[in-house]
Amino acid sequence: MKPRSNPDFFNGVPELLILQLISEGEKYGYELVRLIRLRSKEQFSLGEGSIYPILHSLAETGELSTREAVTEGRRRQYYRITAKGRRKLASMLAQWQSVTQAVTSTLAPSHV
Amino acid sequence: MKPRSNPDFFNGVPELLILQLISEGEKYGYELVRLIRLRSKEQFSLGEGSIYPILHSLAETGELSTREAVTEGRRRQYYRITAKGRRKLASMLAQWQSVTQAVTSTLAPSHV
DNA sequence: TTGCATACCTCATGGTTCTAGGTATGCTTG
DNA sequence: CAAGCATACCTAGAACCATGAGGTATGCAA
Repeated sequence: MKPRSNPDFFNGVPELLILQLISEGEKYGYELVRLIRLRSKEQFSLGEGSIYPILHSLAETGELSTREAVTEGRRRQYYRITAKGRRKLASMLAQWQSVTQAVTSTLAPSHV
Repeated sequence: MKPRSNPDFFNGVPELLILQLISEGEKYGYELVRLIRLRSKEQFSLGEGSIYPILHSLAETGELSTREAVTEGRRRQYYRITAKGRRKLASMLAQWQSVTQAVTSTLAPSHV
């Protein structure tokens, strides 16, 4: 068995976190890698191999727009959220709420 | 894109639900299929193709014990939770709590 | 005897994440 | 100025998981 760097119950969470963070302001990939570690207080650690494919796929489907820029002497791909992306984020947040609530209530049903 | 019968954020949830329900008392597979629909108030619907493989794998790794019985004229495979299974359930519950909490706090960090 | 619900099972598919690699550049320090 | 490290990008392949679709068998009711 191999050690897993992230816990279970993780399906869809990387995409949710990425959309949320970018919705707060333009970000680039490498920045997200560090930001997610920071903001989750080291609970999550998404590597570049997790982040970049998600960014590409969100850009391709129009949830993110992208621009290339050179800042602080560094070539970077900046991502910004689109209207479509905001709709997707809202729907994912709603789903997250609904799933966690349903799991909780299934684990300890009120009618017992 | 194909329609998904269950929402995202579902990784590990089937296993968690199964362990929890069996921890409350011996169950058989087909029973779990209906019970999960009921207990989740139709929010989740796990088919037999999701349930049975999990039961087999939990039995193989010793988290569940199994016995065959004929009840109400029906041949059934009953599953019971073992000590190892209880430990696994406890650890999954802890992980569930920790992940949901970490996601929530990452989405809306307190130090902003 | 036909059909439906119960009850079991497995295989192939598709989607997601991770590991492990790779490239290139800027900055610092000996 | 060379070496090493951090930054910054990228992809391929493996591993894992849940699902749909299919298959078998039996009991019971119409």
